Amino acid sequence: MARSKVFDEELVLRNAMNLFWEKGYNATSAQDLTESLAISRSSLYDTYGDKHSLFIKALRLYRTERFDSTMKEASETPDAEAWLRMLFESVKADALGSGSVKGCFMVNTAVELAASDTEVADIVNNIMADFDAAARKVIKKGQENGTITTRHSARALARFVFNALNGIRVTVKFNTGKQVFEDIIAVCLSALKA
Amino acid sequence: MARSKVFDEELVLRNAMNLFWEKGYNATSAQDLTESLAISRSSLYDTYGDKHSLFIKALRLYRTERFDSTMKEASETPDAEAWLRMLFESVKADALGSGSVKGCFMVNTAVELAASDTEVADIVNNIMADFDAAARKVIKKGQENGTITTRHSARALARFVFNALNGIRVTVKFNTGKQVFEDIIAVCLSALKA
DNA sequence: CCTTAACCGGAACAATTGTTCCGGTTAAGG
DNA sequence: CCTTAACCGGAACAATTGTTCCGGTTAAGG
Repeated sequence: MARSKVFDEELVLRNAMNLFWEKGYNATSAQDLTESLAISRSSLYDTYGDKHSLFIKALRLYRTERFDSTMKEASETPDAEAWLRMLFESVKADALGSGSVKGCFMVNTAVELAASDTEVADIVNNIMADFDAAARKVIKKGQENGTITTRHSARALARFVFNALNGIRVTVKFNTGKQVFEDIIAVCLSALKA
Repeated sequence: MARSKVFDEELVLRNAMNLFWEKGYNATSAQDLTESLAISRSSLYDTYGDKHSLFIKALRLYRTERFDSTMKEASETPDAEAWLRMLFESVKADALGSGSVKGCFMVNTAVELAASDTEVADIVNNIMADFDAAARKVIKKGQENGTITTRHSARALARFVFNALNGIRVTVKFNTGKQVFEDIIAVCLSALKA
């Protein structure tokens, strides 16, 4: 038997994810990666393959960490309004989080690469489809409960929510403050209310 | 006197804008530019300066062509609802426009560069501020007219509109169809209605 | 203490990056 | 027909890109 991995493969991947998230794919060089991850070029290529493979792995990790739990909650909670409020609040918290404004890794990636990279496009479209299904289901429950408006179909409302969240993840990039997000969220939530 | 410019300086700039718009700043090489603009490297550097200057000029042109007229209309029209509807429709038309999905040059740029390029950040923030002021003013008129809801302040509604438009310009990047945008817009407009 | 594979730093690569410079050509106005 | 500047293609640049390869070191299990 040989030496076992001395660095935490998933931790390093998470660091790579954060770097790509902050700088984007094209603006992150192999040099940046080795410096920031504190492992050698050789180990990086041995463990994760080339830059593109690493990026794909990072994007998949993002999905797992940031979307899967939210979607699971959507299928478990009976309280659509609370779920929606939580969703907006968590995106807002992300937006105001300490340090630089990174926005959302999925949105950044969709904007930068979806049009030119089919592998990325597939992942990103997959996230959208799953989110849409989850949101639609919980909204339908809310409409049956009488807490969510029935002026629009659950389908339309789910798309509206997806769109508004995408918006916030872009609006973050502008020079705004906390109050801006609170205004936006208040209007969105009242549009969804029964 | 010497030879006069043989290419149309503004036309070439518009081509550059379209290329940056489609591919982003980092993914567009000097090579790409000379090929696509059909002028020589020398002429390009002579006329527009370096890549970054060219990009800034392109971004300014985008502002002039795509935002200034809309904002002017906002200050002239008394019909807030029509203005808002027109706004959403034009973004939708852009989204479904022939060819590749380019989204919005300003949003793409904000996502790719605003965090790391202060010159870009300034321009982009300036557009936002002007748009916000214009939207707020026309919405206030609409509230006085009784066509726009007064459940929220004009400030909050203007921010909501800005955010929803940003959302659409990202949602475009996903694999969606016309119906998706119509759903989103319907919910947005009904949230604004008195 | 072997064997083995994880790990490292550094050299080396071919390709591409953004930019400058040069010498020659073109067409406008005098 | 001059003079002048716009314009061109191509050479040349230093730097950076992503990636591979090498030889040496480390630490785990047998």
